[in-house]
Amino acid sequence: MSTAKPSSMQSQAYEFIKRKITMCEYAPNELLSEAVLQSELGFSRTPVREAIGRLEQEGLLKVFPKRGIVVSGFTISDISMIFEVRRLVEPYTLRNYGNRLDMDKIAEFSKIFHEHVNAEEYTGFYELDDQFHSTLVSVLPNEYLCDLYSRIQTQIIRLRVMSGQMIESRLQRTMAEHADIADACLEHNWERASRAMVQHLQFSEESSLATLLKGYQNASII
Amino acid sequence: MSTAKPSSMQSQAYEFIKRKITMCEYAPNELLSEAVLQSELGFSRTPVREAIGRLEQEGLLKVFPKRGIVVSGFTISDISMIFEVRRLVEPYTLRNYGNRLDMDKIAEFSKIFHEHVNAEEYTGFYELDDQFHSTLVSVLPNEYLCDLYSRIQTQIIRLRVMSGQMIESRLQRTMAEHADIADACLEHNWERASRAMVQHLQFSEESSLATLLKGYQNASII
DNA sequence: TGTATATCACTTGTATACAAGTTGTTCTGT
DNA sequence: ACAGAACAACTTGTATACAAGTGATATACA
Repeated sequence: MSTAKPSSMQSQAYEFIKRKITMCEYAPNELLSEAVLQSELGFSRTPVREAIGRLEQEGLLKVFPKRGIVVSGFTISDISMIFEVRRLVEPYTLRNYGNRLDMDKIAEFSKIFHEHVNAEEYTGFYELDDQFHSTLVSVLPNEYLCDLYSRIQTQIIRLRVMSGQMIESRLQRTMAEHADIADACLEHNWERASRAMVQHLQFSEESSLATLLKGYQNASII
Repeated sequence: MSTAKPSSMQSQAYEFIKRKITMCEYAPNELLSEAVLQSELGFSRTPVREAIGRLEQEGLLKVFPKRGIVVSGFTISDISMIFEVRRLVEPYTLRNYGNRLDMDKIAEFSKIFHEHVNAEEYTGFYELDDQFHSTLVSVLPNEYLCDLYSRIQTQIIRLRVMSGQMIESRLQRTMAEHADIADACLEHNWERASRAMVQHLQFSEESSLATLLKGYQNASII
């Protein structure tokens, strides 16, 4: 997925800043400036500016002419938009392109999910979650939808990092729902897989929303 | 939809180049360079380069480092990707947000469509087509999907301009299908509207593909 | 004639100088 | 103490100079 020209300073700057935003090291609504980013990277303005331009277009930065740059914030409406896209794209992928999935990989996922449906904790749970959904969507042979989904993926990570640690009940339920989806895939029952995915995303959205609201107590998230 | 800061030279350059690409004045696969674009605009490199960067990210240009810039071409696979997105987004919009539609506007559209189901010609047909679909999608309250659709819209126009004039049979059939969709909306029968849209897009894709293949006789479209 | 090499015209990548807008502060006058 | 203007420190926008890669062409040589 990633283009193989990390050599240019522009690309380096882009990856660097994007990573910092994704990991909330540049927090939502944080005020930045070209100067800050330049000094962190040691590059001159040109490549940094071009990276900023790309990130602005992706919606991760907002440039206010002659005023400054801010990291895009999150609102409740953002969350529902993100999950709306997921509910649209992920079940669609399963229903229409599920047969392209690497069943060995899905079987491995299934094994892990079943082994941890009653687990109290699982280090690297989020990475597992990401990898599972990414694996499913990766069979989508549509550049436009893949671009869209990768934008969404960045936001998902940001959202998660913001909202901090998860609640245990979510771990078990997510494992169970993932297992359900994976098993439906193994049966080549794409209809069932798709429905299970819709339900999983529904729960996931509610959980995200609740966690975020609890953590931030209505502050600046509205 | 369009941001209201056309003042900056960067934005002007972006709009200018994008328009030329959309209207195929810069044809698919045409070789460009920063120098060409600079001299056409009279601006210096910086704003033009930033515009180029944005257009590259949108997929309308491809920059080959130290070699040049080419206008993105069209392949058959592009067409199917474009219509896949449309089949995903447009029916979804009707089914879920149809009730937000301005029914007066839809009624006007319906009137026009019915009046021309047997017409031999209709000047401004394409604009009408665009406006109808745009009107429907405009009620979608999701920034990500709107961005995606606007990318698609650019491609739709490019595709049409490339393939030149349409065949008459398409005019009448399209009018009829549009009328069907509009009428379903007027009845608030979103399920029917959605199904009619799927069918319309199916036909539209086949027609686009046929027209394009006929016009270009398999040249560089593969 | 054929082949390897040097060169040159062209491309984009990067650094930097300068222009111009915005905001907060400071100073002045009442 | 307060109001208002001048100013200073910041911001991004634009222009331009220079670096460096690429490919075609010409040239030297066998």
